[in-house]
Amino acid sequence: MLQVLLWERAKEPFAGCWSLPGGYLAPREKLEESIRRHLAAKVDVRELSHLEQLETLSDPDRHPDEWQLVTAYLGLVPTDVDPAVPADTAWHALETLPTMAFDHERIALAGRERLRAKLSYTNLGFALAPATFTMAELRDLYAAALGHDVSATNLKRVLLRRGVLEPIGDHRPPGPSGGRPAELYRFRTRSIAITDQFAVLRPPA
Amino acid sequence: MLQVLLWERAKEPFAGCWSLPGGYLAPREKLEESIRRHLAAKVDVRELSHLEQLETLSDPDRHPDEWQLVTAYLGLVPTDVDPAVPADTAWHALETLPTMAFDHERIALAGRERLRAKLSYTNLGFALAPATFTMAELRDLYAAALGHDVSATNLKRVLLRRGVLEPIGDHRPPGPSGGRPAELYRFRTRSIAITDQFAVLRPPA
DNA sequence: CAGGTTTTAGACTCACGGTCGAAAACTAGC
DNA sequence: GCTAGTTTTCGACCGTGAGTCTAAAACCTG
Repeated sequence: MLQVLLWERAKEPFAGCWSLPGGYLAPREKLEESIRRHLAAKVDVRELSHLEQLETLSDPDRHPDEWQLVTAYLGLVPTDVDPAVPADTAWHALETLPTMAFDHERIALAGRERLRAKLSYTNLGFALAPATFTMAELRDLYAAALGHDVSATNLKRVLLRRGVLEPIGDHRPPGPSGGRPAELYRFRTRSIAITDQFAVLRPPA
Repeated sequence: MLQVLLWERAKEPFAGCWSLPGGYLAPREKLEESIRRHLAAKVDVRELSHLEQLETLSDPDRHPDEWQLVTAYLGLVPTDVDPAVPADTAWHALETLPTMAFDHERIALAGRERLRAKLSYTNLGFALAPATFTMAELRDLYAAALGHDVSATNLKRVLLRRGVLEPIGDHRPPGPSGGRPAELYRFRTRSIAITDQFAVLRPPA
């Protein structure tokens, strides 16, 4: 299940509504640094497994009081990290978002769409997966992110063929209900890499 | 041949270097409006066939004097428009860019990459093509944008299968060297539409 | 050892696009 | 008007990659 970190606004505007983490840019500060700074001030997130820019919004009506520019980012952490969060902050399932401040719901959904698209043609799964995992775990992770069932057979073949995944050589013993031991895998590289094969109208051989 | 509109800077910094069109954002102005405003002030571009945001850059070192944020956009016009440009402004081939100011060369090349990628999985060709065209013309256009030869046979089959193109029903008489008359086509819609078929790990049937 | 469970592997099929060659439709020159 | 050359169009072939299904493998429990 995909979750997004939100904090509940105490002050107007949008008091009581939920907001994406963020804050103002300091002078001469880079956008990515600002993101990490504001995030670290809120929660104990050692580091994001992936961070990419979504879009800069400039609509003067997106804030009721003042005209402000916002650059939205998509930040990901693996499923196995669960940082401590303050009282006004919580993880929310992306399927059941609460009433959100400003245009933050649109931004959150845009982030999900970006994630879904990039799962198809990049190795972005690394940003959600723990260091090692079984194909069943990865299948569930992809299913949650994509919003539909995923075939473990197909997932394995696709990601192995692309050289995205590699077997660790070890196995995980089955659970109490039995079953064949599951082979353990890892992502070959844990930084973004696109799969070129998707270009249609390829250069001639 | 892909071309980009540049103007030559008269003042420091980067006097004599070439720069992408643009300018400062007015208060309460939307980014897209600002783009169109600054562009209209320079050249007689009635309207862009496509305009999309690339990235917002915040590196404090990208401008020698002051820290400024820049949001880069990709704007496209069809091949058959050739607006009048002032003396300090000219079209430059993307393959032979002159010495450019700031990080504008990186931005221009990023725009080209975005265009190339989207030609593969969207109908973005509409933004470069005239209202009607032959397959040979469209093949040359795609070849120029993609940087490699394109098969007219394949191009036609792919774009027709996706429902991106439709025949106009008319023909263009051959040139002085003869040849079969070419069928005329047009894009079914002249606004961006992605081809969903590219999602790998599709939902089960 | 039998039955249940989970994972893995192989085979089948289909859709899409890259390639090639031939046919169609025209111009120009003899 | 006939032939040669040119450009466009059409059809056929084929390889690849992915979706699907079924069986086999490897484990648990009783």
